[in-house]
Amino acid sequence: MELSNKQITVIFKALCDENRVQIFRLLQGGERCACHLLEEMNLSQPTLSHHMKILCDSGLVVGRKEGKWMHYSVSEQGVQLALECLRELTAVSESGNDCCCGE
Amino acid sequence: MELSNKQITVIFKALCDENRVQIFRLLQGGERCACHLLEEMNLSQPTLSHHMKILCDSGLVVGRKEGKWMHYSVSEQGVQLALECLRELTAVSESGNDCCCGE
DNA sequence: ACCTCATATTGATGATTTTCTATATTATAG
DNA sequence: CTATAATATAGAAAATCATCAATATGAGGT
Repeated sequence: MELSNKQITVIFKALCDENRVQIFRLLQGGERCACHLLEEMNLSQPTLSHHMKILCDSGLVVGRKEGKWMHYSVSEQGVQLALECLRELTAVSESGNDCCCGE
Repeated sequence: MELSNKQITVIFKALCDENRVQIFRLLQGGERCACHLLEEMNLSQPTLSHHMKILCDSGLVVGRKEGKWMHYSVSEQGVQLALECLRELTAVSESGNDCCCGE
């Protein structure tokens, strides 16, 4: 795996905004087009577009263009990477725990 | 579980900053005191303190006070909650996928 | 009680992020 | 080819965040 700190922040930035979390909830029902998301969310069209870009950049969401429409869905691969990333980053090696002060 | 969108953003905000990601890497070796983290990170003491607060608020890290020193470690419980949260939020129900446009 | 050391809080500043309006791009329909 | 509809981009304003210097708190040691 070995993602950089920077790459990790890009992944989890997807989940740092309430509107984006809400978009995930909408995508739980399956693929949704931008116009559908726009109806459900209380956002302007450019703002939604901005959030969808961040979500796609994170890899957790993928977009599919079909004619004029953009269809978005949760990326299973992206989710697996994020889960693995979170697990790796928080896995503690129970070895020599020598810190500087007090014991 | 049923965390609010707001609560979810608080959890994942922990991982939205490169310095905080680096702090996780330092905590992978086990519990560390603030002074140790301060030596390793290129940050002022107040800035580190600020990041540790965000990490503790997220639940992914816990602090333990011992005399003058603060010892920080990864919270296994917090990690499990975050993992479950991420899984839940990105779990897609493969049912009626009726979106508005195109098919 | 005072001094010192480790950490937290305050307050200010610059950087980043969210949001909007206006405009550009791209695709289909006529 | 022009008109329309869906989405993206540019640019600006407001909000949030990261950062530091200065100061406060709190815990031992003398």
